[in-house]
Amino acid sequence: MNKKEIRRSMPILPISTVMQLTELSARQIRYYEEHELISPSRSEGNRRLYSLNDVDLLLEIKEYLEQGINMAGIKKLLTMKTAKIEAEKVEPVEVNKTNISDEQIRRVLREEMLQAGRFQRPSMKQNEFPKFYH
DNA sequence: TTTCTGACA
DNA sequence: TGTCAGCA
Repeated sequence: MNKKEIRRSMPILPISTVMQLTELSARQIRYYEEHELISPSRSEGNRRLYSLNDVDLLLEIKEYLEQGINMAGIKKLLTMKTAKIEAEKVEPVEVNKTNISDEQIRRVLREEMLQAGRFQRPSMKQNEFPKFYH
């Protein structure tokens, strides 16, 4: 892990800062943690400490959520992405596995988005779902 | 003062 | 998800 990565994964931000950076409520941030979408470390006083990576992760989660993808779907996507990253650490960005993994991620993302459409369509017409198709 | 966990008129 | 309670 290089210095840049270390800085990004350093647990230093209190939840109040993360709330401002992501525009998510503390309730939501903790809820996503319960579902293992993020894993902030803790301070001596049991206070959650987030890294810049956690913030980016939350922003990504937020986007998926806005598109109607559920926790399970998001977790699936996030797990695949980290798996892809881990794979690249071992087998440097050559060709095979990496590209295939990328295809799989897009495939899952497409499936999740279709599923999201099915579930949220009813309430969507009242809440302007069309904006997501732009 | 801020954050934490648990719970729901 | 919001919000309140009771702690640390």
